[in-house]
Amino acid sequence: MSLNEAELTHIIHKAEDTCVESGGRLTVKRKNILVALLSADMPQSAYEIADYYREAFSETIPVMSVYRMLDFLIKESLVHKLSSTNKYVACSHIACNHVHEIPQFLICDQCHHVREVGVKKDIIDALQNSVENADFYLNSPELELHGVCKNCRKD
Amino acid sequence: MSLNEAELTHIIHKAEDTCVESGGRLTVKRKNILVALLSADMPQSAYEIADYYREAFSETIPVMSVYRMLDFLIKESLVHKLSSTNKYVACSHIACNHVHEIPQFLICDQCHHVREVGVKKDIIDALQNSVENADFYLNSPELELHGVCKNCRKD
DNA sequence: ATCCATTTGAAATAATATTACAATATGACA
DNA sequence: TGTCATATTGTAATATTATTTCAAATGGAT
Repeated sequence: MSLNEAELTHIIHKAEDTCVESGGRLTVKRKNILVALLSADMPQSAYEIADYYREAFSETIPVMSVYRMLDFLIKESLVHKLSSTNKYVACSHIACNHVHEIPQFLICDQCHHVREVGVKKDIIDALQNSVENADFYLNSPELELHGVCKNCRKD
Repeated sequence: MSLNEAELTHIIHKAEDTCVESGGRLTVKRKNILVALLSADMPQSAYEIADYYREAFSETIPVMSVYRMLDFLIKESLVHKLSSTNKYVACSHIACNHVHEIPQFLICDQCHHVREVGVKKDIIDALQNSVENADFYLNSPELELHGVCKNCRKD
């Protein structure tokens, strides 16, 4: 994500706030997992996170623990799972003050970078509408859209 | 899917047409895989399909082959992969004559049934719009929406 | 009949994820 | 502070999903 030290610290503080509010505990290891994802410039698999963790924090961590910590971070909306690729990303809006929007992920199938944008109200409305007809009660959706990013498009 | 013999045959015929048009070959085994999915009333994993195949057609089939045949059927738009659950479903609109719309899957997280509806034009437009701003070039999207269906809602 | 391309089989293994149970840490509170 | 209950983390085994590689078989075209 190309964050400098100050930005990272700021985000982590916000993350701590989030957890305090919800009554969750952002333990050192959970925080490290979040830092790992924030430091990565790409979605990471649980196993990749475990590898990174070992390197970066000089401490091995069982994959099982990584999965659990990811679950925690996801519940806190600090991390998202991209289910079309089985990879995990830090939420792009941890430090933003506005209310969390429904996320929409633009996944480049060439360079595998991901852009997280907020879903526009139009889309939510249209989805809601479309789903009503089918008597279906939506969970808060996350849209994963595959395509090619501007950079890769050039080639 | 609760299809009777006649409906099934009709769909298979249409599937054959689709393949002829594209120059693909709907071999017996590929057809059987499609029949398996059409006969299931739920999304199936590749391994479940292999199991069903053994039972229904009295012939074991390697999972690798199942994956390959699914890939083929997906390319022909006869089958979709639900990537949020790693399961496969027959396209609900094989026998329809109108042009294939972008599919939108309503996945019930309780009973795991899936409803495939066509994406409304509103949604496509709004998505297109939202994605334009980000200089992103969309592949034909498939939306997977999780929630609770009418039936399960009652409980 | 022979050749080439496509399809399928076989075996091993990789990658992702979960189950079940034990150990440890943390916070509440006597 | 010491004890208890709860939450967190570790460990090991295993399940589930998917891919790699190479070989065999099949199907059409000539």
